[in-house]
Amino acid sequence: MSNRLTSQRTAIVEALRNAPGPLRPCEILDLASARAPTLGIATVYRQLKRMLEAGNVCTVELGRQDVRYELTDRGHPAHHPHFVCRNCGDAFDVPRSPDGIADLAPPGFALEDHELTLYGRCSDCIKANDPDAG
Amino acid sequence: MSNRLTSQRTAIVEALRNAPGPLRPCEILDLASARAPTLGIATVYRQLKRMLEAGNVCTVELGRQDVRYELTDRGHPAHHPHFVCRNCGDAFDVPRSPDGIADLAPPGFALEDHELTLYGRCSDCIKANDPDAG
DNA sequence: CCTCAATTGAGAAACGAGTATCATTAGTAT
DNA sequence: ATACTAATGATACTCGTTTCTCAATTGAGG
Repeated sequence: MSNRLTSQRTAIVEALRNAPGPLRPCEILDLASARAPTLGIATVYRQLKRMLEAGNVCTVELGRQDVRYELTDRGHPAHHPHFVCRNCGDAFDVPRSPDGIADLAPPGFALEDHELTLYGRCSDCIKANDPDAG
Repeated sequence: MSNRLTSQRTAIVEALRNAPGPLRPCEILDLASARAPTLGIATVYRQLKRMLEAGNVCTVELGRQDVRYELTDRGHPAHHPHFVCRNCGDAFDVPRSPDGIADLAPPGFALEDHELTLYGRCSDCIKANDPDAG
């Protein structure tokens, strides 16, 4: 009854699966619209909410009003770093975090989790030397 | 002519100086109101904007609709990590980042900067075992 | 002290992410 | 194939953050 296999859901999952890193809801809408042309933003949010509750996706908060989503089953540890290109804005997965993070918490503080974001330029933007390549 | 030394500006700077980490605009308003009782939120935003342009403060983006500000001259490297308490929500400075971050960028990518945020419980919340100590 | 422009405070307005509404569409079980 | 109900799409709405407006205030220099 719940979680029917709709073409919209498939399109959203495929968009996330084919991405090099976490996507914004509006990016998901753009990418998934190729497979599901009638897709609307409300459905993107609804599916993401369901997938979050089911544990199929997780959120990556990269800044003010910049929450992105990625599939949890991507072969990376739960809270791996991300690289954000300052030129095109795309986010890319980075496989693992450096050692020593556990030692950084101040004395008496309990570390539960961490988020590491790298900023710079992705290889495509560097190659193109283009102020708007992706 | 520009950047007059007003009591409001002084109160805002003092609030930032006495904080253990970056503050939200509304937190700055609360803290600085002790020194400048008539202070309004618009003035907080205006002063932060001026201080940003002057390079006196920098932003720390900790998530969706959670931008905090801290003085740049605090004895820490420019982009040191922060510890965010999941219980009280306060943010604390962490002196330095672990080694090896420069090696994490994917091949062909140019690393310019990074942001590392630790999540857990601050010592006050742990001591109090209180669901809302700060 | 006086002048003048920068600054302020209160509230309105803009803004953007996310949610709710509701008639319509379309999976799924039988 | 049919019926039932979850899911969808368009859009209005919510809600917190940030900016704008404008009259009143207040530093700073003369």
